[in-house]
Amino acid sequence: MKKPGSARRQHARATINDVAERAGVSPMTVSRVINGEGNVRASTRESVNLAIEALGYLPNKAARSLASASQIQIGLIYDNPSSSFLSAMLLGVLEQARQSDTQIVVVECDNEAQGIEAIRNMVRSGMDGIILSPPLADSEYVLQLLQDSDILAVTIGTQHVDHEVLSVQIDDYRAGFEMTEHIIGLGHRRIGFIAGNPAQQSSGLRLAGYRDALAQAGIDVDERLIAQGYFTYRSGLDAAEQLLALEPRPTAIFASNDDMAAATVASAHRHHIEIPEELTVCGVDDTLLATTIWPEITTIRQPIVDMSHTAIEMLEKAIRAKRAGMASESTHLTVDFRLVKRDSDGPPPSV
Amino acid sequence: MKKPGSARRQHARATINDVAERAGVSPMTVSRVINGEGNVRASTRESVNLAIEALGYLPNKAARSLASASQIQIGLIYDNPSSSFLSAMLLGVLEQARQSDTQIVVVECDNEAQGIEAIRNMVRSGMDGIILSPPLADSEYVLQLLQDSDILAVTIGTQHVDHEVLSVQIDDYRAGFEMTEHIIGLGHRRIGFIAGNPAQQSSGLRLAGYRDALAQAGIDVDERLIAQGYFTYRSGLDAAEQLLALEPRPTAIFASNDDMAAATVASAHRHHIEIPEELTVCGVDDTLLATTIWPEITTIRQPIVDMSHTAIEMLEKAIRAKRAGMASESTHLTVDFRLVKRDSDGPPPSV
DNA sequence: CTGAAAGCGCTAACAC
DNA sequence: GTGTTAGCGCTTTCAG
Repeated sequence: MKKPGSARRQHARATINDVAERAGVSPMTVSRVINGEGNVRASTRESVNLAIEALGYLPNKAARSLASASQIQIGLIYDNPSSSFLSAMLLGVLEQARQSDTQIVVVECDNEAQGIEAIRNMVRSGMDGIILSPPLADSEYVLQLLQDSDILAVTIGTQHVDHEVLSVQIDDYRAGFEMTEHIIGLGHRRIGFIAGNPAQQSSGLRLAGYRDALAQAGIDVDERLIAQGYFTYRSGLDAAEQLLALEPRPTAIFASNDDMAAATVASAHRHHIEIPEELTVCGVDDTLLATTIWPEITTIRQPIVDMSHTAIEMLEKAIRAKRAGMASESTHLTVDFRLVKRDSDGPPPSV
Repeated sequence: MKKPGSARRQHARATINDVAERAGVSPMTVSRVINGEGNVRASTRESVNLAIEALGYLPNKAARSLASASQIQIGLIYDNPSSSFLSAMLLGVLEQARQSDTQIVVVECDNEAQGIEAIRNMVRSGMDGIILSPPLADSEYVLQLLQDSDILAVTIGTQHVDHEVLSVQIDDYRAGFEMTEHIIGLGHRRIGFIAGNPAQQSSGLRLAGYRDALAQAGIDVDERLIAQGYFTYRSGLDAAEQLLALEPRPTAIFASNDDMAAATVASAHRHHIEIPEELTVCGVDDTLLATTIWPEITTIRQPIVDMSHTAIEMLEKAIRAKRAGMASESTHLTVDFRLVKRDSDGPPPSV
């Protein structure tokens, strides 16, 4: 009831030859058209396009990458599997990878040891490049391993100028600085700060930005206003409690990320402190949480999806350069962030 | 400085021929070994493996799928881009897709109209199958379109027995029922319920489960205890306020998802209501939020990653069956959920 | 501007 | 058990 070989319209997807035949040209010309090469007469191009349309032709990816030997394989290693950072990153990476002919292999790991193991595996299995997200990408050891392994790699959202590993990140120092400036501009003087995990470079940079903005405004830094957190909601809760117990209480709290800002909001609510009337709360990242909770949090937006696009592009470029035998310089790209004003900040309560 | 053809170890990744040569066998035998086909003598297999090891050989995916014509293309359409549901789903889908030789094309859409457009595009472009997530997958129109389009599709986390579209989901009715039972078991009688978006089937089912569990326990359903939400944090906040204003106040609130449960926690905190001492709060989904906030929420865990694996597997199977000319029956797989007990529930305050 | 020939790396199908 | 012969669908030469 359906002889094989009779290959009717059944499942024999149109090939480049079918298109060529229908358009009365050679397959090569069709190839030129679909690849947008300029040197095809307009009329030829048009008839080819017509044929493509009519046949619903779609190039076969596998054939394409096989013939052009263009395929790139990139490994994506992440821990911190729950964060919405990951979700955005994944999306960005996949979108970009789809366009270029790049295969992404995603591997999860629970800790640095596993991450290192994963990297080793990827190197051994001939992956062309590796892309790393924050917690792992902050490890000196990992960075060094990557560099020594003679594999191309890129990190997203992490600072490290002293390694050859590529990177895309925002300027965390400026993020800390500008947010603090923003809060000062609102009229605040007693501004609490919740620092992030000291193992991540960005933590120190954001804190430095906070300090310098304060200094620039001629405000002395009160060390009691700086609480240690670890980028988790839970740690933010403790830090916020500590800050809110201070006498006099800070009129604003700048948390190094949204999770901790959200925790600060929760903590404030628990103490019946109104936001933003009695307390301004700001974060960094613009993750899901920032707009999930109420009031929505004023924060710094890292364009993670775009950063991921860029990261893949950089890596692809470097890989192609390497394949062509050219040395590519290591790049550290800093992308712009944006302060997103929402509902959790305002002037300090009039004393 | 690098003649083509001299193809030293430069970047000419070892091919199956290199391996064959080194092992002193034919490429075909190597192929058999790497595909784990049984009919190879152990000694032969071993020498091939040795050669593979030595050369660091890795099969070329593109060549493989081209030769075996096995490649499957599946489109993944989602809206609701922020939810952690998406992240889990993406992970699951990708993991599974990587193993089988399946290409995933991810497309975002902001609303149903765009989703429909996306489906049309995918059908036209010869995608083998489509995978859909909740908000879109709940649309009758979309389901019908899929069915009419003669394309295989699967939905995750959505109920619809009356269409030929495949589906993987938990039993939302039982989820509602069991959670309510759990809360009743704790000793509660006045149990508030926050319903989800009425456009999603799961909302009604969870509510029905709630009603029936109550009925079974001989508790009359007080309609004022049922508040309308829309699965968003914001809507949960309003619903919770409404419920907490009731006299007498419910001793427990069961929200149809974690976002609304989290909102309920926030709302309770605002009113200085201790959780779980004065109020039990439970959710459904076990998303990121459930364990991010404090106290961590007792909830129903949907194994989204596994469900995604399964969904892809089902789709692949159906696609292969279709290619082989066999009709595959439409399957609606219901997977087990688990009630995850955490810190947001407890016995009612002693009156 | 267009075409012909050759082959990317692998696996079906068949032989032996 | 193993090798041979084709050819997947496309792009790369290199000719015209």
